[in-house]
Amino acid sequence: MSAQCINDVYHFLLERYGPQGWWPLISVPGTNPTKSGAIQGYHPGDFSFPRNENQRFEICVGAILTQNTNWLNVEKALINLQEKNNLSCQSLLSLADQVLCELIKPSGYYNQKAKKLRVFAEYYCKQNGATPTRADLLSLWGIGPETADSILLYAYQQPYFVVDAYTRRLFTSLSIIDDNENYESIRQRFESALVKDWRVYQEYHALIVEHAKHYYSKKPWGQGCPVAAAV
DNA sequence: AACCAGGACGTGA
DNA sequence: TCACGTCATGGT
Repeated sequence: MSAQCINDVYHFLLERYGPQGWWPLISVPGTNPTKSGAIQGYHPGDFSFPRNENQRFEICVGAILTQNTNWLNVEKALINLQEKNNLSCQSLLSLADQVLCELIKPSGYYNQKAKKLRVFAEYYCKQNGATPTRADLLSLWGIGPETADSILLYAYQQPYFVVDAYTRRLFTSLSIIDDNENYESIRQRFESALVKDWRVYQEYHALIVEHAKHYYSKKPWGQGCPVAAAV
């Protein structure tokens, strides 16, 4: 029952909004002007990213910086880092704390995030290109379940479904998940309902965010949400 | 001018 | 386990 609903919602959102082209990369020129505020970086229908280690690292950094933060602010921080040629694990580690904080300041929580980035960059460099395990990522200070899954799904094309606040709001409102259901439970229910395809996981999560930005940002959540009526 | 954003951690029940 | 305070900037 709920498994079918999860698939129904996916197809509904895909038809309504079209492919979203996540994860955005500031180095990708394919702009999507329909994305509010974003300068560039979305690549709808193109699942060939990341294409190199720099892009992969950029996704990881973005996943950390976007914690409880508007993507527009993250983008400013990423551009600052890129302009200083510090969007690689080695160059990031070479920065002084004060400099790093200044560069990522627009993304907020800059003291915490500077530390998180440093911890992650150290791990990333040591990996030397190897795909991290989920347990490894979760053991790092500053990497929680959502950030770990975002990194695995978008930077490494691993089939882990990303559960964020919007996912909870939408599917709680649809009575498909429970209000107090924990992260792991929700993730596993999505993963068992869907075909095990990282492309689908990527697209679905991006669609949920796009949809929720319209209907689940301001309270009361879900006002006028067309999914509730359709499913 | 409040309210919110693609969370995680530390603490105390 | 789990609820709650903390972390901070910038957009609408």
